[in-house]
Amino acid sequence: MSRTPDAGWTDPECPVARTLDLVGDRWSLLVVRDAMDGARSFTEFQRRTGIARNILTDRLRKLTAHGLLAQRTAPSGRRQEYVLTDAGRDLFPVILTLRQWGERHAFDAGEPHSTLVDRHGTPVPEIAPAGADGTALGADTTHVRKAR
Amino acid sequence: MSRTPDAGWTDPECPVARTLDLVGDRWSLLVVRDAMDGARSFTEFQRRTGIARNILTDRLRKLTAHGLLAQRTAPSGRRQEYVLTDAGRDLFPVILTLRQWGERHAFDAGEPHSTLVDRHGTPVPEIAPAGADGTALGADTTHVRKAR
DNA sequence: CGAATAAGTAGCAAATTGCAACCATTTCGA
DNA sequence: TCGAAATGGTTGCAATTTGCTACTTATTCG
Repeated sequence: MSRTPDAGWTDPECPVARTLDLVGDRWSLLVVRDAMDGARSFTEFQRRTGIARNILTDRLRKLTAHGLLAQRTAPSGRRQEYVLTDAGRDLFPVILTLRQWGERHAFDAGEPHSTLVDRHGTPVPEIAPAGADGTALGADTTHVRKAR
Repeated sequence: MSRTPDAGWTDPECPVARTLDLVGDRWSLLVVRDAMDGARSFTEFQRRTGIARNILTDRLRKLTAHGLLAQRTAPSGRRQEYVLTDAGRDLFPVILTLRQWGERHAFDAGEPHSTLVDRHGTPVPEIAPAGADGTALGADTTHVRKAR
């Protein structure tokens, strides 16, 4: 890859940029998405994403190296499998907001798409950023304060 | 780019994949981040991101073509400027969750980073996905239901 | 046992990215 | 008002990254 985390971030003091240095390529977040939805094996990730096999090898290695995935022995015997770490699972809000934006802006009205549902089959409500006092927050009501 | 939206999505019925088809490259979300923090001109985007100029040209065109940015005449006279559309501004929750993940996982303890604050200078609270009944939701308590 | 499956590797071509130089307008300062 | 700097790109080329198509080495299944 072109980004070389741990050796030089794109924009060292911006958390958005650091996150994108780790997962901001075309495939990593889709691998994480599939891991969240139950994929564990190389073949399963390949089948779900359609990614090239050598690139998948590379992405699984990088995600593992960066602590988002861990390789462990499968409970049923001797096979290896990839599972999300706590940090990887913590990308849930990112995947969710990407999904919700897509639902709102990347589909024509009436066009069908998959849905994220909870255990009862109820769709997950939309994320609405809010301040401590409950008021809605957006790009126009917030700004970045530089690191001290 | 390799993804060709409107002609063939990576994974047509997944909203996450469609969103990444539009902004899932190394630079688009950083351009959006800077637009949210006040950048309007070509030069300003270039200075803030450090992106190569020809690539920036390409990204601004694509974001505009996809309806995330619009080019309009600057209020003060005759210059052109790039501004976020409603769809672009609606990426706020995505940028915010990327930021919060980075703050939690991409910095060593005590390492300084920029912060997102509201108009009073108060840091924006963390996003915590929850069901309609208020219970916290995560990757393990949700799943994707295929499009009907 | 023999075939299919899993998990990669290797080689090469195509696409993407980045760098540096160049160019046409605007805008600014003396 | 004239020259210089800034703005907003474009172009050409080199370096990276990606994707495709084999090929390989275990396992596992029937």
